[in-house]
Amino acid sequence: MPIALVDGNNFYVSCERVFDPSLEGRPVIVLSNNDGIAVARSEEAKALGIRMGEPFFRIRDLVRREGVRVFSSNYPLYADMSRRMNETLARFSPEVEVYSIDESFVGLGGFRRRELVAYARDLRATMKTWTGIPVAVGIGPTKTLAKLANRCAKKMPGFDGVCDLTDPAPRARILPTVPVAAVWGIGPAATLRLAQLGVRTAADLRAMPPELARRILTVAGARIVRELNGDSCLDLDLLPAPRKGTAVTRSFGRPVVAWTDMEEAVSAFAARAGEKLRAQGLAAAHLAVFMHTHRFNRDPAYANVRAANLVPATDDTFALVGAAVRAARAIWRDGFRYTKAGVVLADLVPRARVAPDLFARGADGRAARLMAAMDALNARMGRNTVFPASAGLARPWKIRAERRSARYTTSFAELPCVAAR
DNA sequence: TCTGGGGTCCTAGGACCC
DNA sequence: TCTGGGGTCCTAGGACCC
Repeated sequence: MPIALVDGNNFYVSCERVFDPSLEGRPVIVLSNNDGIAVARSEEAKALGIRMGEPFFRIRDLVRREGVRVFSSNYPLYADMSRRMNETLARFSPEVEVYSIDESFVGLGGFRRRELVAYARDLRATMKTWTGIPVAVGIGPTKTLAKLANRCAKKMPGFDGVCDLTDPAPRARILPTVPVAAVWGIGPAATLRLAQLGVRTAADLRAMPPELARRILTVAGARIVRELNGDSCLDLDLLPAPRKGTAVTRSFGRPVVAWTDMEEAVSAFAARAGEKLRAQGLAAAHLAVFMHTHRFNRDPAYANVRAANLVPATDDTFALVGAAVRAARAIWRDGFRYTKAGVVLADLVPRARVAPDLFARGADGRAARLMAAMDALNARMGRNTVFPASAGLARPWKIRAERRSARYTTSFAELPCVAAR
């Protein structure tokens, strides 16, 4: 069955452009949390030489000189635009696998080959009209080839956003022009090892004996070789698999030096982690807290992590906050400038399968009702309408986000205004 | 002189993805 | 001065079992 990969072009930038047409045709970048690095660039910004992951402070001058428009990340907006994209895709196929915030695989069984490209063009145009997001569509007999086709649709002139590699003939033409590092699943380490064997292009990799691929790149590599040959090894996952772990980690807006600030931060992270658990109907049996000082400067360095078992497994914010603060207290050392900390939950199990503990907090169901009430208030009135007091009000450690656009689609207070005269 | 074979489970670390 | 956050999978090696 042919598989399409539909991918939003420069997704975060495209989301910003939907609500501010003056950004069209201009260099635009979106920054990571804490305004640290560039995580999305418009084509114009790429042309200026701004790289993926480039630290913002290093391109300040360039940004000013060239009039680059800069945005902090606005995840509520991007997540909602992503949801709209997938709703649109659902009109085109019953088989959609949401792969990431800006990419989905789409099953295209039942089409004749010559219909595929026309259908993909229709999908692309509809997506632009309905959501405002420009997408590229890559089609292939396997996920790996669909990914590769998607890259060609975006990068190579002449495709105009749709590339079909279902037939062997265009594959034979295109694979030799694709560097092996651009193949899905081939990272920097594999690229290096392959280069030593003279394997430089996707075509070279495709021609590799499976046994050799297995030895050099382990089972994942052997699978990639088969997929490049049109032999499908990766099925569409139509139902998202349950999470195995979840984490809330942040760099601080400025270094934390006081325990009370760290306690607030860790409480807030644990509370957020609890919300994520409950949203997915999960409970955690294992929790870890880490904190560390700056990685790049010469401040005295300290890093540590402390784990704890949660018995019974829980999704209760106050149980999580308590365990997280205890773990943090155990590794806290005075006299350091902490720049990052996080709460990591693992061993997630379905909430409904946790055996109740007669003596645990909330055995009478009151804690669960409290959580439900908190979640309902925060959903209706906005995040952090209610939160544990230990998470604090001042939050001096909060991330920087100085250039955030409005949450146009998820907050009534921030709806875009339109005037006609 | 000669010192087995086959499992499972857990964890840490590496690699990769967006 | 200023360098993100959140995931998954695989392997090797140790501990333990019979």
